[in-house]
Amino acid sequence: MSNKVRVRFAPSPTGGLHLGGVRTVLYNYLFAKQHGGDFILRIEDTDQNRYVPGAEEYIVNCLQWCGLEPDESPQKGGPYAPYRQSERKHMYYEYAQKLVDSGHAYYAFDTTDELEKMRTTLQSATNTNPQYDYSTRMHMRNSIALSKEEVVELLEKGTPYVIRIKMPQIKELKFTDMIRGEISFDTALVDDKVLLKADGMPTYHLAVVVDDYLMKITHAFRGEEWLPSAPVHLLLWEYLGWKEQMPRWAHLPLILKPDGHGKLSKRDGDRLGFPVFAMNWTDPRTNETVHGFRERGFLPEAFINMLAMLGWNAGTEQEIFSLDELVQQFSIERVHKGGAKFDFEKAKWFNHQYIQRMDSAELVTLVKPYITDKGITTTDEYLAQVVGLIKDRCTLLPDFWEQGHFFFHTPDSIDVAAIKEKWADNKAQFFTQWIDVLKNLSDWNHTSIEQSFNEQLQQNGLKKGDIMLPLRIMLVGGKYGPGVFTIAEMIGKDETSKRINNALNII
RNA sequence: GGCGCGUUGGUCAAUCGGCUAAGACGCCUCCCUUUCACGGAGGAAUGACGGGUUCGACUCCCGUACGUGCUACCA
Repeated sequence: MSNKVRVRFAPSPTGGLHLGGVRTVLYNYLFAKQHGGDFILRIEDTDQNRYVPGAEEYIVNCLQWCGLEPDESPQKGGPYAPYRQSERKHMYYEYAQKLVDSGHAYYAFDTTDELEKMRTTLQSATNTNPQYDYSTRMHMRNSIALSKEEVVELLEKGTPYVIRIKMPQIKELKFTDMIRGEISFDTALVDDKVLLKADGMPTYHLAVVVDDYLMKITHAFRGEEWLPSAPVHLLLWEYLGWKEQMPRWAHLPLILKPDGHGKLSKRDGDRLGFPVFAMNWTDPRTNETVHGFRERGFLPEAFINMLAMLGWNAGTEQEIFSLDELVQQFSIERVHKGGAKFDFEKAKWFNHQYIQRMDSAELVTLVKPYITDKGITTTDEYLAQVVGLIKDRCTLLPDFWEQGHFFFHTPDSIDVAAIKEKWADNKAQFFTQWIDVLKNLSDWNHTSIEQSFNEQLQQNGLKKGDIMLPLRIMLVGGKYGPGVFTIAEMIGKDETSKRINNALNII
């Protein structure tokens, strides 16, 4: 099976894994699995200056949390190892050299200062960004502009150089994007991109083509921001003589900021109060933390489902999809072309849906840490009951504590003001008397408790509506929670009496 | 500035020339609930603009506008 589908996610290990990155992974994964193909994780660490320790491990952990595990990766290995470009460094020079030999690339000896100078002197109102291209390359220090002797001399002296692609002046390039259809470029407007840096490392442009070729990648999905450099890659596939093996491309739409405009960035999260990364990421250099969906209390399945729907839909009314269903139904052709503004409210809605549908035992294990973190000890059975009672009103995992803490401990404070608003002596009397009655209540369940409550009400000549709310606040602390008599049943007779007493003392 | 890509309600979006333009989130109203939610029933809200093509254009074409991306020895 030489035409087996092979896709790759190729992040650079420079920081946390962004929402959009996860979506790119997801679409890669879905496509691969749908075609019985392989999903490869390749680390693009060709920029040594931007290397951040821990970033690669973090990415691997994110994929694991999301349930999108690669078939081949630096950790797992595979037939095309190594999967880190820094470890493949020695492979790239040969191809760069081949391009120089065939006249499609050249040595450039320009220093940073010289490049800077060229740009500033040529800069004008009509040309804000002068490029290193056909119009300027003859004025620079490179193996095209210089004589053969000069080049040899520079090379022999060990002058640092880069290898740049020689973009043809007049050539229209076309390719068919799986999402956008035919796209064309004029090569005269593309600059002579650096292929091999002075440190011997390839740039993304060379590395992506060489590795996609060597790793037999059949389909390449990446963010829309890569579209403008597609002509460079197209030409490289052609110049290297691999045109027939070039993967089919799909450029995914961007995920935009919910307010204003532009790509969603990690800074937007804190600003607007939602996570942007899959998991918490702390930059080891700045100690700055960017928050993740996992820590915010999202279920990975919901997170994935939400991302799948951000830019793709099945064309039906179905919105909730398991990973398997996504694998079955996903199609790259149905991916939307335009960027999508991220909507955190909708993201929360997905999580709520998943919490409601989740198996009780599974939910208990997920919720438990949030309870034990508060110093509470409980049993799975009790927790399961609580979870069953409150999950309707829980959207994110931490909500279980917010909505159900009173099942586990006496509330630290109660909404006294809400009780006092309509408080009266006869109400205090009611509660004092009712506690006494409760002492002798033999059968402690919500029905018997409510019955006794009703009877006491009659004796005191009070209306149920006048007492229900105070009772709730005494037991719960505020105006929320499931049925108040069920709560009384759950926390037990002693605790119920105790909470009523406590409340009476502070009113 | 140049080039690429995009443009259906506030947001995600269906529609592949027949539209009285789905659905979801959010919002509003009502019902249910002697709390808060869940749930149920309603409601407000959409084709950027201008030209073509066509019996017919949200759908095709061309302009314009707007948005967005790129324009590094970063990916």
